[in-house]
Amino acid sequence: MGKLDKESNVPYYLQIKEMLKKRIKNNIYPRETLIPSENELSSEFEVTRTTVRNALKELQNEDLIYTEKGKGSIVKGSKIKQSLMEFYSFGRRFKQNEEEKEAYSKIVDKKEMLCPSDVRENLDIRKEDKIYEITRIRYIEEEPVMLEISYLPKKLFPDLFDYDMESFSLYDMIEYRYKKNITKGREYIQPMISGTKESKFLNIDKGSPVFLVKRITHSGKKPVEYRKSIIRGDKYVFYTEFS
Amino acid sequence: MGKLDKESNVPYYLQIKEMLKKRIKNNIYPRETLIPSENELSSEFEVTRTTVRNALKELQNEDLIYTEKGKGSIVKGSKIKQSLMEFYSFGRRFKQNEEEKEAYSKIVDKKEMLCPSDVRENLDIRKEDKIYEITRIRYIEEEPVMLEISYLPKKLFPDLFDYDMESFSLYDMIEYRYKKNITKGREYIQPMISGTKESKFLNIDKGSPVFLVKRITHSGKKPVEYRKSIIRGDKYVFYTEFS
DNA sequence: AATTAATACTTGTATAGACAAGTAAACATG
DNA sequence: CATGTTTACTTGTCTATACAAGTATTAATT
Repeated sequence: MGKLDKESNVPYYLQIKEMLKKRIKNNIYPRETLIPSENELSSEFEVTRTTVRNALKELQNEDLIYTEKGKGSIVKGSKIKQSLMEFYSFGRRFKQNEEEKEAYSKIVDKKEMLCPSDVRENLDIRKEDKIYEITRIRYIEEEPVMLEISYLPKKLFPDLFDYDMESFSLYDMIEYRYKKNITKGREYIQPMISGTKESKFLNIDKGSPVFLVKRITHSGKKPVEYRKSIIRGDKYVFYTEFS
Repeated sequence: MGKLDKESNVPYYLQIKEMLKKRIKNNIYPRETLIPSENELSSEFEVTRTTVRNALKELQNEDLIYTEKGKGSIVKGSKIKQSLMEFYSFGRRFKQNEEEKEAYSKIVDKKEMLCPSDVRENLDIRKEDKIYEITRIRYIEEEPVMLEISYLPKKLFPDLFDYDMESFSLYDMIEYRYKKNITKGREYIQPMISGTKESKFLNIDKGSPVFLVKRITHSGKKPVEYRKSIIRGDKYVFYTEFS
């Protein structure tokens, strides 16, 4: 295992923090499991428990672990993925109604194709490379509210269509089937006027105001998904509160 | 001064945290000034420095203070107000360009009037009460990008128009002139299609996609401002990143 | 066998003390 | 007067120790 650099002027607790972070990233401490106790860690690194606690506190603040008194410290699931997965969310700022509304999605189209230029730009691939295009509609209480078009490089996800796309989330597949950690997500939100295609899918008048959300998801430095979502402006509202 | 309750089962450091919080709120420790040193605080509360540091750490995490090595702990300005004030911000998620772009605003209209029903609802006032309506345009690099209409209850802000509205921010006036702390802000963001009025002010074609942002600002339990902002969709984009 | 009590873990809170390193003001020195 | 230098005060890091309180397992009791 890694050891502390006693000569370094980086404080011990920060060194420990970084090491633990790596272990979490490398699944040495898998999520939802206990990491070694504070006493075990202080033996391993040969520092006091206080110093270990300092490191753990940092990890708590970064939302990587949480602790339960009497039990121990538990690794949290990837926060990025969680945010990305939250249904009609884009970063938990979507107006979530009081009760959980019944929500599901349906795939209306999936195909393999060459890359349109805007997609190519965002996925950072070559002209001749193929991509998958997956079109989904998300419903809430039987009403269509969101049209999602995802683009993924074929090279990174061979045989994607062999999997059951409707029962498994795309991000779950990326992580578990293809063993790629999702490390970053970026979203751009714009207002748009719905065209013929969107209006038909979403069952709204042509020319209605909608949100256009562009999302790029990264695994390390590589972009793995580019997604365009069109969301009905009459049904949902972004919401933020500060206090 | 307040003293620790040694019998309470609330830990000392949390008690201290709450007391310091109150002092900050009551301007006993004004913003941008040093609070007493850790040693002074540990004398005052008769606990060790470690315990005081624990309390201060909490306040740091809540973004109420920051510390500088060798100097001390400094009270931060109100974070809510900061977020609300940030130019074309709505919660710091607006796409801020690399360099600071030249930005300014101009008042195009201000009047006293009776309350339209949607405003009345949000400001929680009676039918016969009057309000101020202030219309501003925000420019960036000489281009209009945002049309802002603010509504404030006349009752709470008598003689508002006596003040120079263009050189002082509304939130500054609320805080300093009228001595009301801003405690909460809420924002709703929707897509919209620009009408004749907005298009003229923003110098865009009628029927262009724009954002409509509704903001309600509270002081305690009272709403003090209701604001509608219309923002050009061709110029700005909401941006979020998770990692 | 089921329930209760003891126990050995865990994290949470707190004390007491030490030295490092950054800041700023008081103090000397040229 | 200006320029370093000391000194005192600040936060940052770390050790060592102690007891409280929650959790889960083990042992004892009924």
